[in-house]
Amino acid sequence: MTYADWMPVTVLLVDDEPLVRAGLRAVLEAQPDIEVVGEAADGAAVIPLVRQLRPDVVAMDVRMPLLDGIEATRAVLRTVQDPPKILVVTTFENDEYVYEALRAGADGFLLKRARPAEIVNAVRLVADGESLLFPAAVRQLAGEYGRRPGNEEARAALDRAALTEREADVLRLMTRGLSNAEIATELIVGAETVKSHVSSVLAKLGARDRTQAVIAAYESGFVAPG
Amino acid sequence: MTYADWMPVTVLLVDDEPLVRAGLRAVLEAQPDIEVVGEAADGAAVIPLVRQLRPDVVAMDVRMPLLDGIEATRAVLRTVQDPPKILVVTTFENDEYVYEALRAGADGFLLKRARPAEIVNAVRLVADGESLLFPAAVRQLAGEYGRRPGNEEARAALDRAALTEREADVLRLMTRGLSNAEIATELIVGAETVKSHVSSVLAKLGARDRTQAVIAAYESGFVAPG
DNA sequence: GTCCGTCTCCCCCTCATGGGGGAGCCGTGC
DNA sequence: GCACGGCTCCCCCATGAGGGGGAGACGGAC
Repeated sequence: MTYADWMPVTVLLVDDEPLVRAGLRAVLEAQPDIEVVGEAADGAAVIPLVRQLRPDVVAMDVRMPLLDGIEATRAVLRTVQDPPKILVVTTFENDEYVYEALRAGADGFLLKRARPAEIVNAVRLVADGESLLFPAAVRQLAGEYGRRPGNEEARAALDRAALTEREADVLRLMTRGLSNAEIATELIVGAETVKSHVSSVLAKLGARDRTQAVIAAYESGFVAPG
Repeated sequence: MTYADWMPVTVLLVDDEPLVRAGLRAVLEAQPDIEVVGEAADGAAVIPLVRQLRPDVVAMDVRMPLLDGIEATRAVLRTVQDPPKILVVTTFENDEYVYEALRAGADGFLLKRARPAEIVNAVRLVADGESLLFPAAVRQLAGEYGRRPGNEEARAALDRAALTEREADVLRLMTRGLSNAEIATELIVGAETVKSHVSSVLAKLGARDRTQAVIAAYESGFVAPG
C-alpha cells in the first residue's frame, strides 16, 4: 500500500517515439489519479529528470537510440535514492530485452499493443508495488513473488507461466479456429488429449474459454493479425 | 470536389506497426472532417475490411510481413468495386516500392516523417481525387495510370453483407471475451436477443463459432490488438 | 533410486453454445 | 396502404466445451 490512495501517481514517459509518448500521455492523463509529470526521448535523459521530478513510475521503452531501457533502468536503480518503479514498454512479448530489463530490476513490462485500460491498470499496479507482467497468465503468478527487484523470481514465474511446446501447438491451432476434434486430427492425438492441453492453456492464460484464450493470444502478440 | 464537404472522409489504416496506426489515428481523428473507420495490421486483411467498411481512403504501409502494400493495392483495385483511394505510407522517400505501388494504382504516397498538417492534407487531397505525390517527378509518372472502373450496383450486395450496428456491438463485445449472458447484461437486452445477433454475425462472417468470429475480427482489422 | 513435469488417454458431469424454427414491434421506403 | 429490414424475444434440440477427477509412459533432475 502506498500513498496512491490520496495522491496522484506521477509518471515519467521515456520513449524515442513522440507518437508513443503522446499516446501514453493521452491514455494516462485521462485518469484522475494519474499524472504525467515529464517526458524524455532517450534513456540518457532519464537520470536528471528522475532526480528533478521524482516520479512514482517511469514508463520506459526498451529500444532507444542512445541509452536503451535496460541500461537506463540499471542507471536509475544504481544512482537514484528511493528510485521510482520502472515499467518497461515493449513491442514484442518475447523480447529478450524484457528479460534483461527485469534482471536489471524493472518492476514489470507492458506491451505497446495493450489496451488503454490495461496500460492504466499496469501503471496503478506497479505504483502500488506489484510486479506486473503483461499476459493475464503471468499476472496471476505475479502475486506469488512479490516486490522488487523482480529479477530472478520473475523469470522463474515467467517460465512457469510459459506454455509447453504442445500447449503452444494447441493454442496456435485454436487461433486458427479449429475445434478440439480438428486439433486432435491435426496433431494426430486423441480428442481427450487435446481437451487436456486446452484446459492447461486456459488455466495458464487465465482464460475462461477458448475465445478468451484466442483473444489473449492476439493481445499478447502470441499471434499477429495478417 | 466530392461530398467531402458534408460527409467526413473515412480512412482505413493498414500498417503492421500498431504505433504507426495509433499515431496516424491520433493525427487524423483530430480533424473534424476525417474519420478513421478501421485498422488492419497487414495487407492480407485489407480486402474484406474495405468491403465491409468502404473507406474513402486507405492509408497503406508498403512494407508489411505477409502481403505488402503493392500487392495489397493490386488486390484491392482488382477485386473491389468502386475502390477507395490508396495512399501509400512509407518511411523512405526513394523507396522503389513506392514507385511500384504507384504503378499498381496507388493514388499517392506519404512519408511517415511528414508533419501532422501534411498528413491531414494528403488524406484530404487524395479523398478529393487528387493524385498526391511528393516528388514532382513521380507525379507525371502516376498520371499515366488513370482512374479505375467505378461500378455502383454491387454496392447494395456489399452493404447487405455488412454488419448492422447492433451486430457490430455484439461482435465487439465478443472480441472482449464476453459470454452471451454477459453481452446481454452489457447491452441490456435478453439473452435470446444476443443469441440471435451472434448467429447473424457468425453467418455474415462465415464463422462456425464465436472463436472463429473473433479471429475474423482480428484478421480483418475490425479490432486490432492494442 | 526417487521425484517431477510433459504428453498421452480415460471417466463422469454440467451447461453454454449454436442451429432450427417462429413472432411482434417499429421505422423507412415504395 | 404494403413490404422490408433491424431489433427484440421465445421455443426445442444436439453437442461441443470445459471442469474435476484420474492414470500410465517417458525423460530429466536430484
